[in-house]
Order: sequence, then structure tokens, then C-alpha cells
Amino acid sequence: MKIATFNINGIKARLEALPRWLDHARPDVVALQEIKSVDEAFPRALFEDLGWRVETHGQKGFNGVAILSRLPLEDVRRGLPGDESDEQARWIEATVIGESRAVRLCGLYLPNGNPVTFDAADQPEASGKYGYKLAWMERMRARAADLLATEEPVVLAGDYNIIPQPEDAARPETWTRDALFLPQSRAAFRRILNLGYTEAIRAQHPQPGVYTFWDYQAGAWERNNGIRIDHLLLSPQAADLLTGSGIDKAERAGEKPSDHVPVWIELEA
DNA sequence: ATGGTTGCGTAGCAA
Repeated sequence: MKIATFNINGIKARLEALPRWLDHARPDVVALQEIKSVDEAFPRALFEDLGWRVETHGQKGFNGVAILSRLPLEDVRRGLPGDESDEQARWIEATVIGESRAVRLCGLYLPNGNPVTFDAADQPEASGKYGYKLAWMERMRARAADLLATEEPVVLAGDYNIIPQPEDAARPETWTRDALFLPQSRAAFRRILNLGYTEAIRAQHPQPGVYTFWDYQAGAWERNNGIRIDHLLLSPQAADLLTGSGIDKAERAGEKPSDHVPVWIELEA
């Protein structure tokens, strides 16, 4: 079972690039982020006609996640538990029925968290957008812990908006006061990992300079000024099934690209 | 260097 995550930065803007990549990469299931569309406006028929099951969790203008699958999906859930007042569409779950195993897939778009404000002691304040990010990560930790208790294969795939370590950025020194790289952000990411999840790309591609995002601005792609912020976390039962992984970097050089590229794993399932 | 670019939606925000 090939599982991919791809922040497409707007479904309307990717109506050519996304089907082209799907045809080329042939994943079985894809978690999409930043569809930037309400459910009713998602071009469902276009993908269904190409053979995809489509489950969306959208909102107007911003955010929005979806799952495309060639395999059957069961028990689809929308929204991250833990705050009924949270209206941002950033989480979708489904059970993917593979040939030999079922896999619980969570597609996530973790809040960016910028801008960050700092107090008199130059510490980041846990309020505003950054406070929302940290609170969201604590809710995700609780959900990730509940899913571990099922002892089923679980994959947490998406745009985490977290640079885990300095080697995951071409210029880490420029990110030190950014919500993607603050110590508090990285610690919150480690708290999820340390429940017992495996970070698939780091496990299989431990070398520095492996990126998944290059900003549209200031020639970031041409200068290879990238960061690695799209991740797939595997429960122990999923990690046991891991046979391969990769990053489709070439997509960033294609026609009208997203600023993120697809990241994928292969599971024996 | 307070620049630079893209998407959504059609102004200005988010990233």
C-alpha cells in the first residue's frame, strides 16, 4: 500500500499538476492539505472519473484536507477531537482497506503558528496564532495516544509545519524565532513522536538536506533553500510494515507547482 | 534587505 501526503496549496490551482502526479506516482491513497475549498466546490467528479474515492473536509478560502483513495475507505471522521469550538478544517481520518491489512490513516494540516510574539524575557507567548498551534498539537498528541492504544497500524500523514531538527533546513539560523522551529514547537512534535511513533522519512533517509517545501519567494527553489515539514509518523504496527519511502522532489520543478512536494511511504499491507 | 510570490476571491489575509 503506497500512502502519500501532499500539500497542494489550492485544489483549483492544481487541477493539472495533481492528476498528472497521481498518474505518474500511482499511490493507493493520498492525504491532501490546503485544498482551500468548501466540500461542495471540490472537483469531486474529476477525481472520481479517474478512479478515486474522494473524502473532503473543507472550509472557505483557507485550510481544508482530503483523502483520495483507490482502496475502500471505512469509518471516515472529520475534525480533530478535543475542542468543539474549533472551526478550522485541518484533520481527517479513514481506515484504508488493503489487500492484507487495514490501516488507519490520519491526514493533518498542523497550524503554521506565525506570527509569534515574545515577552520581556524574549520567550514566545502561548497566545494568538502560536497559542492555537501549541494547543492543537496537544490535542493531536491525545488523539495519537488513543490511536496507539488500538494496536492497529496507524499513519499520521501531513503538513506538520514543524522543522524537527537543524539538518531539516538549508538555513536553520533564519528560522530560530519562527513558529516552525521554536524549541517549544519542536518539543511538542517530540512529545507525539515519543509516544512510540516512527518518523518514516528520517528513519529511511537520515542524511541532511532532505526537504519537502521551498518558498515561492526569493528564489528559494533555485537556491535549494528548503525545509522538511511534511512528515509521516507510523505506529509500531505500521512501522513493522514499512518497506520504502521517498520525496517526489521533481514535482517542485514542474509546471505551476505547489510550494510543497509529495512525500510517500510503501507499506506491506 | 521589512524585500520577495502565490492562492483565494476579488480586498486583504495567509503562508
